[in-house]
Amino acid sequence: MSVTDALRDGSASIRISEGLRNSILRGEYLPGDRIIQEDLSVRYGGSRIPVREALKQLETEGLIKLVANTGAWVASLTMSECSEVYQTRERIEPLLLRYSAEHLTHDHLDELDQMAQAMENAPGIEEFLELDREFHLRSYQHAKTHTLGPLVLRLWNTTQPYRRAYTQAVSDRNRRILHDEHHMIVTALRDGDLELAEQTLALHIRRTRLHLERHPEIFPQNPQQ
Amino acid sequence: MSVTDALRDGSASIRISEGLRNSILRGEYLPGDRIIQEDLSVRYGGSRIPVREALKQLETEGLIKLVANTGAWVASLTMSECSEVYQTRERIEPLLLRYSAEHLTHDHLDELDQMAQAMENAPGIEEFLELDREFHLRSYQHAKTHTLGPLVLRLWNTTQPYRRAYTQAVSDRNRRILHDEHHMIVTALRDGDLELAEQTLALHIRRTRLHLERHPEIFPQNPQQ
DNA sequence: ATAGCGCATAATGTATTCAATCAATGAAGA
DNA sequence: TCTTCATTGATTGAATACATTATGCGCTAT
Repeated sequence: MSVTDALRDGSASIRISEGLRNSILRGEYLPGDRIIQEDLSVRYGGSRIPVREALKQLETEGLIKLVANTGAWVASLTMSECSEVYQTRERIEPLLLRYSAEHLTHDHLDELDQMAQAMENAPGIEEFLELDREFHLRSYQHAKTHTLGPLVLRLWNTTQPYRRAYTQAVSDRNRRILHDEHHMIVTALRDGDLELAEQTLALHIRRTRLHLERHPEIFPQNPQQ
Repeated sequence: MSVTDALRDGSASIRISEGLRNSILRGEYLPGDRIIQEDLSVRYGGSRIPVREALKQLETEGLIKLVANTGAWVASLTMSECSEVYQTRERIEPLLLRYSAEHLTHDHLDELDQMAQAMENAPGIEEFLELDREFHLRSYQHAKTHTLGPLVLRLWNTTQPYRRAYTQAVSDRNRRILHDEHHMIVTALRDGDLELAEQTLALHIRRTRLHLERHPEIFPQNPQQ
C-alpha cells in the first residue's frame, strides 16, 4: 500500500488519532501541553475536520482534555486520580489475564520469560518502560475480548506519562522485586495455576501503586488543570 | 438559558451525542440499526460536521460501530461479549461502591432503600429498568472518581438494550432475589460493613449474568455484525 | 437462468470559508 | 499601583460545497 493509498483511505481521522496517541505515549507531548488544531492539520497534511474528529476520540479515551471554544490539552492526572486507575487495573487485569491464559502456549510463555529477562538488562529508562509495557500487554494479547482488552489498554495509556516519570525514581531493590514478580507470574501460568497468577498480578499492580504514591513530586502542583 | 443559547454553546456535537445516546438507551434505536448522518443533522438542526464528531465519540464509548466510507450502526453484542462486560462490572463496581460509600449519609441510604422498595411495585418493564439503573447509579453517585465512575456508566450503557430484553424474561422468583439483594446492599452499607457490601454487589452482578446467559434468544443470531 | 460487469445513486469523507468565542493586551480611571 | 474594561488577534465551531466511496440495479454474455 502506497502513501497516497493510506491518505485516501477514508481514515484521515484514524491516522491522526493513532499518530497523536503514539506521540503522547512516547512523551513528545507532556501532560498539560496545549494542542492547536491547525498545527496537527499541517503536520498530518489535511484540513482541521479530521483533526477535530481525532481529538474527540482521544478525549473519550481520556488522553486529551477538550474545552469548548477554548482548546485541547494533553490530559493530566493528579496523584489520587492516577492511584484510582491503578486500583481499577488491580481489579480487572487479573480477569483479562485469565481470558488470555487459556490460549497461551509454552512458546508464548518462553517468550514472556525472555522478555522479563531482557527487562533486567534494559540499558535505559525508555527501553525499560517499553519492555514492561510490552511484557504485560503481550501476556494479555491472546485474550479474545471485545471490551476488556481495549479498556485495559486505555488505562495503561492514560497513566503512561506518570509511569515514565516514576520509573526514573524507582530504587534498585524495588526494581528487583518487580522483576521477580514478572517471573512469578510466568511461572504460575506455566503451572496452570490461574488463581496464583491472578493474585500475583494484582499484588504486582498494588505494590507499584503504593510505591507511586510515595512520589508526589511526579504530579502537577495545580490539580485544577 | 434559552434554546438559542444552547444552540450556540460551541457544543453542537455534545448536544447531539447526548441526544443520540439517550435515544439508544431508551430503546428508540435497536442494536444493528443503521444511522444516517444526514438524518441526525436534520433532526438536531445543523450540518453533518458536529454529527460526525458525536458519532466518533459514541463509537469510542462503545455505543456505535463505525465503518469507514460505509456508515454507522448501533453497536450490538453477542452473548459472550455481554457476559464479558458483566464479569468486568463484577470486579469494578464493588470498588466504585467503596469510593461512594464513605460519603453516603443516612438520608442517602434511606433514599436508596425507598428506591429498592419502589422497584418492587414498578408497574411495567420500563419503570423497573429505569429504577434499577437509578438505584445502582445513585449508590455510586457520591464517588469522587475521575475515571472509574464514567467507566462503569459506559459499561451500563453498552449493555442497556440487553438488560431491557432480559428484564421481560426474568421470573418472579429471580425478581424476588434481586430485590432482596438490593436491600442487603443497603443494609450492609448502613452497618458500615464495606466488605459485605462489596461482596453482595459482586454476587448480585454475577447472579444476573448467570441468568442472562440462560437466555441466548435475546442475542442476535449473526454475531459478525 | 445466472454469473459478471458497469453505471447510477446515495451516503460518506474532507477542504474551504466564514462566524463566534476566548484570552491577552493596553489604556483609562480610581 | 491596582483594577476595570474595551479592543484585537488567534483559535475554535460550523455550514457549504465538492470529492470519494460503496451499494444496488439492470444489462449483457455465456
